[in-house]
Amino acid sequence: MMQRPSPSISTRKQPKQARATEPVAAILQAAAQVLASEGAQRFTTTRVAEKAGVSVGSLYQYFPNKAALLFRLQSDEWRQTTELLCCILENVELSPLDRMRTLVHAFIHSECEEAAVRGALNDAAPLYRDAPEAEATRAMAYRSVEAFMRETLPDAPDPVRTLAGELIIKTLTAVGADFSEKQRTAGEIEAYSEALADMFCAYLGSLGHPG
Amino acid sequence: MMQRPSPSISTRKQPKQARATEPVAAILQAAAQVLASEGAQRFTTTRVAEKAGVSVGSLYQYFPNKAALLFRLQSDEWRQTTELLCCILENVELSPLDRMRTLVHAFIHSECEEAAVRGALNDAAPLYRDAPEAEATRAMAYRSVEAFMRETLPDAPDPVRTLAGELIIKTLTAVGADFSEKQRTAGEIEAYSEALADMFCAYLGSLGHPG
DNA sequence: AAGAAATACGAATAATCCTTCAGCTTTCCA
DNA sequence: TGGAAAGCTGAAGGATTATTCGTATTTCTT
Repeated sequence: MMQRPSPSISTRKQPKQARATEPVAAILQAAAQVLASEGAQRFTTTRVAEKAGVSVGSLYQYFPNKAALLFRLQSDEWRQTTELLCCILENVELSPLDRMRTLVHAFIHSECEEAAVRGALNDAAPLYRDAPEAEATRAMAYRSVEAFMRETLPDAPDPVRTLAGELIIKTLTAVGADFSEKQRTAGEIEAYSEALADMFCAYLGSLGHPG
Repeated sequence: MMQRPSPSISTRKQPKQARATEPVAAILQAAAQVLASEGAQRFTTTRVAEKAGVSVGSLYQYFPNKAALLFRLQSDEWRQTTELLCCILENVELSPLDRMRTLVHAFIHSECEEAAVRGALNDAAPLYRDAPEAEATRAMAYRSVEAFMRETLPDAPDPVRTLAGELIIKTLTAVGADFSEKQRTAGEIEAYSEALADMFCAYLGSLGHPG
């Protein structure tokens, strides 16, 4: 009812010779640069190939279409972010609420670091969002939060806990996405992160001590 | 560094004959339909004109470009939503926290009602987001929340209150936008709204009773 | 009723973009 | 060393789109 047919997005071919790994890296790097400097609108396979120093044909040898290239960028960012968050959530040195604070700050900070790329990637989301592979990528983060929530809210009923976890992730990513749309000062970033952390902590607190 | 030059978006010309108000309404309605049924990607001036039963030329007589048409749709939605929210926030029959709960439910519900249009409108946001007129439209909602926050948190210092208000709006709109991306069941909508309201209330409570 | 103004039309223009493919070069392996 | 496989190239095809403008039609004014 709404979106174009999800493009087949799986990577076209694995490099079989050593010389082929170099262009693929160059393409990814160039793609990020083009995205950041030109925006999603002018993100073009030709432009990416040009900046990468390869021909369009070569680009299409490793990525079946533009959506696949975008998806790969997004996927890499996700993996990287997820790893960061998992490390924080599993750090037993800190109390659960302190971990949450740290997580919020780290996430927002990371989102703002490469605001240009992330913002453009969000703008281009309609092109790759509906790919079947996207779902699996998203599921990873949820599992690590699941464990954290179980530890933080041991007494809460399962559905409540799950819902709270999903809400926190959704809020974090949605607000983070909004943040990467505009350039922010360091002060703004700090203040919003703190407020967001306050909000999550208050929420978790209210779930832990009902009444 | 990132987006195309903001297109001049002001409406091209006010209708001066009665017959001209009809096509403009038809165009807006058709635009919403095309957006909902075809998605942002295939939202085309030609397609809109066709569905509206007018020629492309006529469309361009009332909207200087595609972005202006999208911006108008978005602007209308915003005005409508803002009015709804203001009514709720100013209802003195309810306690502040109850108003907040009502507001969250109403907003999410409204966002999901026309999920197809809103989702596509969000996807097309890069086309009109940077228009200078967009800022003014956004500012309206902030003022009415300002008053509510002053009433709800009379003792909080000004910067804290302002930040909290902005965070709540940002969270609400960002999560709402995320919600209009996928089709949801009534149960999901209800559950998430309730959880979101819980979170906001816990946050406001924590600010009201420091410590 | 006649001229002026407003409105409507839609083919044509000028870009832009994604993707393919036929031919060429480099690397691998027996 | 010679043939096969892998990789590289970039011009060309095929499609889509935003927007204009010369012309035709309708409405308003006097």
